[in-house]
Amino acid sequence: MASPKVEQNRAAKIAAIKQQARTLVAERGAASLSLREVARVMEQTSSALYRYFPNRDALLTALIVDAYNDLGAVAEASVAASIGHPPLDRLVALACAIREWARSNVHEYALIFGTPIPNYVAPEATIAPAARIPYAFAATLGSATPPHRDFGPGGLPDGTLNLDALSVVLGDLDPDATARALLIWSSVFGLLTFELFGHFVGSVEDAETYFRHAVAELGIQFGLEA
Amino acid sequence: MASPKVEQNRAAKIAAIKQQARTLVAERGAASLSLREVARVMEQTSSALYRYFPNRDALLTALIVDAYNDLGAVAEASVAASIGHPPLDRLVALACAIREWARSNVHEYALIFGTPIPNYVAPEATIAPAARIPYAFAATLGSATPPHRDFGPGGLPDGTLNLDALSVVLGDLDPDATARALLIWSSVFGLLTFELFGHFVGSVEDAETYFRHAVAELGIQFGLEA
DNA sequence: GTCTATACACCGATAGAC
DNA sequence: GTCTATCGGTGTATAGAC
Repeated sequence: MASPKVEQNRAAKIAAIKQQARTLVAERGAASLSLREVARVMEQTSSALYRYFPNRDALLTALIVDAYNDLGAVAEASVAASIGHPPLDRLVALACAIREWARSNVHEYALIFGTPIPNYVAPEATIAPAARIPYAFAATLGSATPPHRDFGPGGLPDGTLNLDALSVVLGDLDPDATARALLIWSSVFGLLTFELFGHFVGSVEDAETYFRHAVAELGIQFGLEA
Repeated sequence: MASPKVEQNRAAKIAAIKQQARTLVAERGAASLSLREVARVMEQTSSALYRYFPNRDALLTALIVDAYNDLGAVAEASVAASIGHPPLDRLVALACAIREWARSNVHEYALIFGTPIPNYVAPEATIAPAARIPYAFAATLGSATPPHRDFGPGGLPDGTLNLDALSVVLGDLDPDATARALLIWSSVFGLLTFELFGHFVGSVEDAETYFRHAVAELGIQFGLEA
């Protein structure tokens, strides 16, 4: 039975390790994160860190879960702050909040939405935090009452989406609205990733203005009202 | 002055090295590509390969250029094959062609559209091949005559996009159509990346059906006619 | 809980012999 | 054009002393 004091020190140490690791991920990317380097920066031996994280992947998982929760909190705060506003404004505000977080935390963004890290498999523990972001989109879109339209030509066939699983994450939207929420989230993600990963360099001069208009355009096209 | 024969052997060898490198990228990811490992697989010494690629990044650049050209050729073939078809069908066909290539070449896809590789900067030589894909989208969308509408609330302010640069890549679309082409391409990219990188696991059961409907939905919303 | 020491593997890149 | 040998670094992970 460890004393509360001991537990507290341990938690503080774990937090310090994660913070250093975050800095290193920001400097050199997630793929090359190493316990040794963290230890070096902290002026300790690598073997000492094995007391806190059993291996490199565990440290990576901790960073990933933190990133999802960080972004999830930002998204939820935006949704909460925009209650009562027009649906289109809410969508744009949410997307911009996500964009601001992503721009301030490019490497954390890449950690969770970029190329999967080779030889790393995300454990179950990452699923719930990951769901907070699409849930925020659904909360926003669910507040709107767009005219119901089929999703795509002829509507989406039954079984295309796992509505049981999605209803847990997105709440009780109808199937077409669920399909739309997924599309909008992935479109926002596409815009953001192109911007952050440099595919708009030379083409888009004012990324924020383009982003705001593009997201609004998506919202309008999908029936949200200003 | 090297003889044609010698030049030919050299080209064949370079092709062989790239092929082995591609296999390794597929197995372990681009970040950890190493000349040494390529040499090992080819049962040679690493120093021998330095005769063909001055360093690791040059090999990486060659793979990236090849990937862009590969995908670009697929996109252009789709566009050429759909001449005369309804604009919406052309867009869906193009997106599906890109998706098929991406699913068959996940690691090449990640190489060009995934997280930037740490400590690697893409040289100028990658720009032109990269432009082939957005150009294919523009060619498809340019064949349509959607009713002109402002892009986003109030229209896009002057200077948001670099229209001079984009007109070279996208041809002579009007500014709003250019903004739309960029949005559609980045949305398609977002859908594809979520699918390929595992963010749809558990939610989307039939990824192809969802993709087709989502792309069509985008096309319809943006005024393409079936 | 942290240290030293260690085993074992990997990498980029170059010099100089053949 | 390929080799051997080498320099100078990187990493994971463990055993055992303190």
